[in-house]
Parts: sequence; structure tokens; C-alpha cells
Amino acid sequence: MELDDLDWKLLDLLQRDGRMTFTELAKRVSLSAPATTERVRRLEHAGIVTGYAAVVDPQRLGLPIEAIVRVRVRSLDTPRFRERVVTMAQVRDADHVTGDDCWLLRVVCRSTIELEEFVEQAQRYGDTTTSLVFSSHARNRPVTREIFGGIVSR
Amino acid sequence: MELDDLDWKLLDLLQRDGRMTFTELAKRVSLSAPATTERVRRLEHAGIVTGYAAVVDPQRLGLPIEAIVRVRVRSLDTPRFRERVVTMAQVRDADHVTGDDCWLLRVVCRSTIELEEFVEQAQRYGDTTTSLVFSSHARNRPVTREIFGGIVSR
DNA sequence: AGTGAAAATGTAGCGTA
DNA sequence: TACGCTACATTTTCACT
Repeated sequence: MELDDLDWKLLDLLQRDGRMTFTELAKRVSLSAPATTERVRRLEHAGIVTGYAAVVDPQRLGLPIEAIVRVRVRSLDTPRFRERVVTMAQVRDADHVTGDDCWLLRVVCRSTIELEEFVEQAQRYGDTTTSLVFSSHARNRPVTREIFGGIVSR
Repeated sequence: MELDDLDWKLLDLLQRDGRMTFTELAKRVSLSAPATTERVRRLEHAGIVTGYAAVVDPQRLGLPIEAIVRVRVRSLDTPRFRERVVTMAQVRDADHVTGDDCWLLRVVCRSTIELEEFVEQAQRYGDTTTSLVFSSHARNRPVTREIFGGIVSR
């Protein structure tokens, strides 16, 4: 699918405010509401926009501890690890990656004690390295056309 | 702020579908639309819901390479690192963490060549370790009450 | 791109615990 | 006092042309 300036603008607006109405979106891109809706539907059907989500602050929900747990899972244990650890509610992100630490988990907890308990579970499947998150300077930053170095299509 | 079952249900629904209408939300929690809207507004004003965002698939946007770059930034260089690297459009997540690798960056790129160019930039501020993401098994999984082990309040 | 029907939203006033 | 309900006016969405 080929994207033009307007599509990128819509993607940008929706990544920043996923609840913006089509009327408002239309105003921002200087298009009619039906035309705008049509474009957004196309982005959804093309699998470019895969959904919409409320962004919540775990801190305010009583989950002040955030950590990245790297786990070097023994390959034979991978199925059980996915089943028993990756599925735990504390896990917000789980990526299988290259390199020595084959799994990277982002977890949120109520306390360091609960983090310890989580890490103990993960330890059963391989060696772990845990880093506490001091501060997040970017979280789910919008994907923009800037990544392409300002190259223009169409 | 004290959350009851209904608030958690609303948080869950909105994290899964951030564009759900208040009428639909109301139906799902068996409440009137105005009462539902009121509760969501309270969650927003309390800073629990910080926003809404469209979820996009970088793959479909021509960004097939995703990587986690760990950077051991020399503390004197941190301000410039934040200014010159963390702000780059490729960076979707940037966390300052404890441990040897003080920064964790999640980046998306068009190619391994562009990833290499990115890492070269990051290298100017400290040693790096790069892991390519094979697959993501969880991404921004909703924060649910399950994390609290099924404890009920109110 | 414009139009009209249907649906969703926001506001106000009332009732209940 | 806090919370939810109904009713109504306004805005938005959707299926047409």
C-alpha cells in the first residue's frame, strides 16, 4: 500500500489521539469527513492501523515498580517459559530477540518483593538479568514519516 | 483514587479498544451512558488514563527491522545523548535503567544498514549491545486487576 | 463532496442510598 | 453528599447519491 502525505498525517494524529472524531480529523487534514473516514478504514484494512488503546499509567494504579528482565531461556524450556512466564499478568512486553539474552520482558509490580518473586519464577527457565526502570523518556512514540529521512512519495 | 470492579472493567475494555463508544462501554458494564462517561472522565482526570493511541504495525509501514539497543552512556554525555539520540525518530521506547546498560532503546528501521547507522550514532556516547527482535509475544498488554492477585477492594 | 437518517455525546434535573 | 438514571438538545457517523 502506497501512503501519501495525508495518510501519514492521519496516522500521526491518530497515534497521538486515538479517540479523535472523524469530523475533527477531517478538519485537521482539510478534507471532507467521509473522505477522511474512508482513508482511515483503508489504513485499518491494510493492517497498518491494528487497533486503538487507552494509555494507562501503572504508577497511578499502584504499580510503582517497572523493570526489564532479560532471560536466557534454554531452548528446550521455551514452550513452558512462554506458557508459564510470558503469560503472567505483570508482563507488559515480551520480545524474543537475538543474542545471549534471548527474551526481554517488561514487567510492572507493586513492590520490589513482588518483582523478586517474578524473577524467581523466570529463573526456573534460565539465567536472568534485571534492570529497574528509573525513568522512561519515550514510550510508544508515534511512527512517523521522519524515520524515512523526509523522503516524499506520490 | 479508589477503583472498584466497574472501573477496572472499563480500564480493561478501553485498553483493548480505545475507540469504543461510551454507549457500547455502558452496555458492556450494564450502566447508563452518562454514568459510564462520568467514570471514564474521572479516570482521565485522576491521571490513570493518560491518553488514547492508534496502534500501528511498523512492518506494514516498511520498517521490518526492530531492535533493542542497550547503551552504556558515560554520565557526562547523558544530556547530549538524550538530545541527539533519544529524540531520533527511529526510537519508539527509551528507558533509563539501573545496571551496566543504563539506556534501553527500542528502534525501528527500514534495513539493517540503517540500524547500523543508528548504532554508530549511539556508539558515540558509550558502548552498545544490539539485539534484533525475532518476534514480539506481548506488546503493551493491558494493565489488569489480575496483577494484584485477584484481591478485591471496596 | 454533499445529504439525511441513525447513533452517540453532553447537559440538566430528578431520585436514591 | 455521592452516584446513577431519564430526557432532550447537539454533534457525529454512516450509507446514500
